[in-house]
Amino acid sequence: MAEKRRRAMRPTMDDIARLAQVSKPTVSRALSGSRLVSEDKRARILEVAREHGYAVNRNAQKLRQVRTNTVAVVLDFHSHRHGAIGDPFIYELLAGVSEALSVRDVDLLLSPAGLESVGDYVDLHRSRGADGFIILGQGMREPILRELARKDIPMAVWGAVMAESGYCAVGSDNFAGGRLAGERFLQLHRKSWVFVGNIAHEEIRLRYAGLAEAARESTEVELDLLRIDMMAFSETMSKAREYLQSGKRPDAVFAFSDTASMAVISAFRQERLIPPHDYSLVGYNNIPPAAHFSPSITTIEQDTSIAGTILVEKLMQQLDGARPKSVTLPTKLIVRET
Amino acid sequence: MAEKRRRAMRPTMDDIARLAQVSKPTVSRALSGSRLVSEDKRARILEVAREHGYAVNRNAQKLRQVRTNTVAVVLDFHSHRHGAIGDPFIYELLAGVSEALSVRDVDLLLSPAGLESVGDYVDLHRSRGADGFIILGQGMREPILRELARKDIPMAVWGAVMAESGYCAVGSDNFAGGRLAGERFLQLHRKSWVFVGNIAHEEIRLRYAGLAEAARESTEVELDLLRIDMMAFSETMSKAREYLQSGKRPDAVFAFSDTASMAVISAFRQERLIPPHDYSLVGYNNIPPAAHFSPSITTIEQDTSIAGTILVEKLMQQLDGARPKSVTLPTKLIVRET
DNA sequence: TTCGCTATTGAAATGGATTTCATAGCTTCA
DNA sequence: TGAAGCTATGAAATCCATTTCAATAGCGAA
Repeated sequence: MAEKRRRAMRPTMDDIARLAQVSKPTVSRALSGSRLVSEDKRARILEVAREHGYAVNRNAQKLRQVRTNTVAVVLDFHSHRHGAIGDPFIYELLAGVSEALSVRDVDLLLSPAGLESVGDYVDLHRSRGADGFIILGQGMREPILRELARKDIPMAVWGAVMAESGYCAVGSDNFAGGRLAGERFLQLHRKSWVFVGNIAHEEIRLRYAGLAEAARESTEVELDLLRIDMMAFSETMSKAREYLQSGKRPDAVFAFSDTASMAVISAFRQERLIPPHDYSLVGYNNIPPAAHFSPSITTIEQDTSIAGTILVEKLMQQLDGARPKSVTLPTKLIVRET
Repeated sequence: MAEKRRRAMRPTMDDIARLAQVSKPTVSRALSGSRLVSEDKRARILEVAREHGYAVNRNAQKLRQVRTNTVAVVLDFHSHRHGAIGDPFIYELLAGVSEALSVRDVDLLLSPAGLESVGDYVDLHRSRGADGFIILGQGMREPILRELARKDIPMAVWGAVMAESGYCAVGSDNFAGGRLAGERFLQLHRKSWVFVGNIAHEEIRLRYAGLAEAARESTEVELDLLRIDMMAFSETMSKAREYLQSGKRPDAVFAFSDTASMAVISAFRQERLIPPHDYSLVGYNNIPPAAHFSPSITTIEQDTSIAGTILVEKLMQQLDGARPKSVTLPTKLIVRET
């Protein structure tokens, strides 16, 4: 009876040990690649394990070990609820992180259910569901993030680098990105600029600030701010339309994202204004569709593969007890004139 | 010493039991919402737990319980390696699945590292890293999927529904989708049709078959197949360009995805052919940018939110021991004529 | 007053690995 | 030849919660 039940069950490490005629610790060592096992035994153990389709129980393993080898990745999946745009960029970033975690053989727990308050994050960490967090986009979560940092929860955040934030942030050099856009407008002798974006977000505020600095280099340049609150495509589009209807005729537009750029193009097209002829346009992120949109979109690149790698690296350093500094990644202007 | 060490450690259920002056099982019951605990005790236990920042160790929990409450979601993140396009649609689908899993409070393990062979899937399941799989896109994995089905690994697959596959598939009615496109072309009196896509993929083959059926309804219609092997944007674009250069002048194009539609638009534009005037174009998926592209793209909708819900539902039924049937979701033509 | 039933409760068994610590068997060096 | 130092190995402790099963208490019915 007990025999029968056991036969139906998956083999445990004890079973493998018995079958290979060694002790359980030896099996454990053999499987984890410890040097403390003689080659002949290791070979025999591996063979027996394979033969019986044995796989280490990850939960028992995680229970015993200090690390769970799992990282929770948080992103605003359901942000349309809040009217934000489901920007492809964030997915590219997710792919970058996923790839980087794969390399280290760490599991990726995606945006677990109901991670809203500080307590939710702390609980997930305490309950050993994840060793740490990678958070894609600060959004309006900044206060939560700061508090988590104070509680020493290991995390790496994609977003603006702020000196006082207390946590490790990784992000592109938004200010420099803004300047690049501005410098391009200066080169093209554009005089009437407008920035499109919600500067309540620090990342976006910095892009605006960089643009503004460039604007001040010429006395002839006028810079407008077309502030949008939500980041939905439709809202951006209607705000842009209103802007034109109020009589404005900018000759240079810098939008906070490529997706927003598409909204601007659509709105401006209704007034027969088409870039790059009628106005210069610069977006941000260099998402794949930006190259294929018509007209194609000049933009500031953010390398999501590098970003993912660095986010993971920084988090791992924290798990090893370090206090890594934030990182600002270089930006690059991708010019497209179709 | 032991005292000191314990103080530094996270509290365990034993600690909470001692502090609340009850036994461990009672704490367990109180926390899991069992009715077998008197109200006053439950309240006291919850209070003590909160006060001491106690969180149940998920790994111990998963070890003991039969279910891990974790689902592995597999998608071709790094498909650019294989030259495939990182289509936003798959991300929308991921969001749909994520949302549906959240509702059930199940964790989402994203495309764990190196899940390539049948053995990798089986091991992950055996090692109790996930209760089952949700696989987004059959891609070229069909043989693996069939073998997994034979081994009774719980899974739900987004893709084409095939009678003999042996696993539970959920997908849109690709044949009907193809017909919808064809019917539209018939209505518009288009005579020279072309389908763009890799019909080695069953989903795409069905779309082509649906279109072909519609084509046979008029003797005047000619249907071409522009077969592409990889799904990269650039390849689609160059194949489309070559097609035109060979002297063809189709007046109706049905592309396997919205992203491919964009590639077609870009290629055809070089010959000054622009839809809907010079030719009719229908895409597939209705990804958000399709509405905003210029010209905007008429397409066949797939509802990713419903898709996610059903995929999760089907997987859960399998975990409960059922053998759910595959599901074909209705399709809908979204007409956009800008 | 006693029997039977229900609502609570807790002791002990259980899930499956990793790690510590002790030991046996061999070398190596003086 | 004896002390010291390795290497390989296993027994037992440990990680932490859930579940089974037995026991108790409280209450109404007879």
